[in-house]
Amino acid sequence: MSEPLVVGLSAVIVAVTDETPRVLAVRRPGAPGAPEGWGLPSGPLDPERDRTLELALRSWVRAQTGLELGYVEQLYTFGDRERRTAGPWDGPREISIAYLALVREGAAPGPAGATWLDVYDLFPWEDWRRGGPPGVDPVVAPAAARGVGPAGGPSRTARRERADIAFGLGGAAWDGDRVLDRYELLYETRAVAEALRDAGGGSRPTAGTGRALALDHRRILASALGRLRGKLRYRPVAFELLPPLFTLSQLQRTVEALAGLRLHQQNFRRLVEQGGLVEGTGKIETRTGGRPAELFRFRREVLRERPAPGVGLPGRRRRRSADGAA
Amino acid sequence: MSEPLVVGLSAVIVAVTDETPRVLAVRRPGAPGAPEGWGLPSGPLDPERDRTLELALRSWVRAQTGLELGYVEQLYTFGDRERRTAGPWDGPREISIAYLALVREGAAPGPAGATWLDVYDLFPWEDWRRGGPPGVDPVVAPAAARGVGPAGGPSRTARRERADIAFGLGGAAWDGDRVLDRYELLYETRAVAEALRDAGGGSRPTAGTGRALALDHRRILASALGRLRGKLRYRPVAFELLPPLFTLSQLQRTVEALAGLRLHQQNFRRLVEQGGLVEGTGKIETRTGGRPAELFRFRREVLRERPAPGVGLPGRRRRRSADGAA
DNA sequence: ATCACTTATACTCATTGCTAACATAAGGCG
DNA sequence: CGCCTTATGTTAGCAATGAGTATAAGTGAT
Repeated sequence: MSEPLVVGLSAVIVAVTDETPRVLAVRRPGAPGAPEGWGLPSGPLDPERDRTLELALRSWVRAQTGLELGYVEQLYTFGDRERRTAGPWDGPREISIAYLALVREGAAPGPAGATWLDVYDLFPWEDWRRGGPPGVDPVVAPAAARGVGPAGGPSRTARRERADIAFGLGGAAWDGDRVLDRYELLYETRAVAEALRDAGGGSRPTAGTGRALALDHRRILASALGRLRGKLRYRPVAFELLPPLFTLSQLQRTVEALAGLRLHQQNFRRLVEQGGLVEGTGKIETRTGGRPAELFRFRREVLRERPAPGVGLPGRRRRRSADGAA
Repeated sequence: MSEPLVVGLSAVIVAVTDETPRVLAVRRPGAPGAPEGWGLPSGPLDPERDRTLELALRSWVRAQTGLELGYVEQLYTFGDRERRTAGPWDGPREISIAYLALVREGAAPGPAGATWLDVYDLFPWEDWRRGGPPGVDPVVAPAAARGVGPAGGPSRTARRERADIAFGLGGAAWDGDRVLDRYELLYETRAVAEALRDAGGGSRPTAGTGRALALDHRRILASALGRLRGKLRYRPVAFELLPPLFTLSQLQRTVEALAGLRLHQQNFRRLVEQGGLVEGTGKIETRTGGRPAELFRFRREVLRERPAPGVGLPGRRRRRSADGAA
């Protein structure tokens, strides 16, 4: 019942600065030859000291990066044998309990060895704010749809179907939440660097598939982004990333950054304002250019008024025109 | 980094039979004096044999109960020190990775020592299909709202606020998904049997707070029910619990059983039919009484047509009449 | 000072989705 | 044969959404 097993905690710490979602990365020790040394902050669970898993996480994140985490939520527990990198290596099996944490912009970058990475450098195909990412859509989606099995075989057909759903091909709608599905398809079809690394193969990753992280950390991050996008819809998580007072544009840009979408400004305003999510303070923010904006704050009372308060995002309704001729 | 830690897997295996959601429970070994011996099926992770966590789960569930699981989804990882029962006991810290599995009704109950428990025997306050559960609402909700701290103190006020939101008191709306919130409030206020047991206290649990399970298994089940209710909205999970062919009434009763709510029949029908979730086969089910019903099947194509296909449930919109005078 | 430009905010309108009621169909049963 | 039960079909009204148009209030250039 208790074999050699190591339990660790990983943290996906997200902030949004300058309309860019960022994730905190640390340089991984070990793996000295590898050119890519970045990974998620990880730490042990000390059963002696930490009463709960979440406290353990907060404690070593504080020690390791100086950050005091606010919003923290458990994400997923990763424990597949293939987690470890590169081929058959017989160290102890490692299980990692991943957490998602949100911090306000301007949080200190912490000690040396930690940086904020642009999330969309790791997932270029997820950012649709300026239309489909240039050059990515025509490359990445087909890469995910092409199979590794025999052409025309059942596994190929099934993967094709999955790719259509994940990437919104062949009449399917794009669902922003399916970040993990998309990454996993790219991994399975050996389009991303990690897949080649783990297989020990020497070929080059498909262009436009973003930069890699250590171990399965990009997969963990994909889970986190998908979860976060989903949660935007029904929990007021966006406010965890903003200062106490903010303009509606700031709020909208933050949501857009996470969702990877542009939103209709007037409707967004109506939704959050009439939805009771925010309330105006009288104060005025003197903007860089244009008319000054009112400063708003989050209305906590909305939690008792509405069952699932979140910002309005498209993609939960039927496709506008489903001319799905594959 | 590796202290005495045991990693186990727990399974919340859910079926719906006769309009009743049921969960598979096994008699717990050990705890010989305790009157309540039921708990969730649990098993080890064998790092040698099982390539992934999910495979490990399927494998020992098969061995232990004879069930071949279909739909399986990871739920949450529980690792608080307080998991273990009854006071300071210094065995190894145990971490449990909980999974939710759905099986079709009529699945064999498996070998001796396993039964299906009615979920609402464990959470009577969650079943609103016949109006508020008789006698429960006036008792349970106040129990959750009363505090253990000093009266009027900040912790009391905060708990009151949480109770209002969780139980839909004081003008707040009832949110079916907040199963865990409600159970945790009842635990914190020592209303449920487990809280008294874990504290070693001798008093009696509040009437109407349902039967207990071993360890933190009722908490795990609360997570599962909440997750399942949420998922009904945007994933076609209900079909995992039904035979391949079913009438719309069967489908509705299954959904109602899980949601703990009565639904408007005509609207439900329109939503699933026009929503493309089901398609009629020509076949007719000769019912017990009344007009025979057509048999339907799940339309898999809906997955590519709609981003988040699920059955319509109330509770995602604004409260009908928000006359929230506490 | 005024104009062009930028951003914020307000209002309108059509469409879609949801609620709830009404109406009809098709069996079993006394 | 009429009544009960359950299934199925239709429609009006309202709420939420998506998208367009208009106005307000600043900044900086001419």
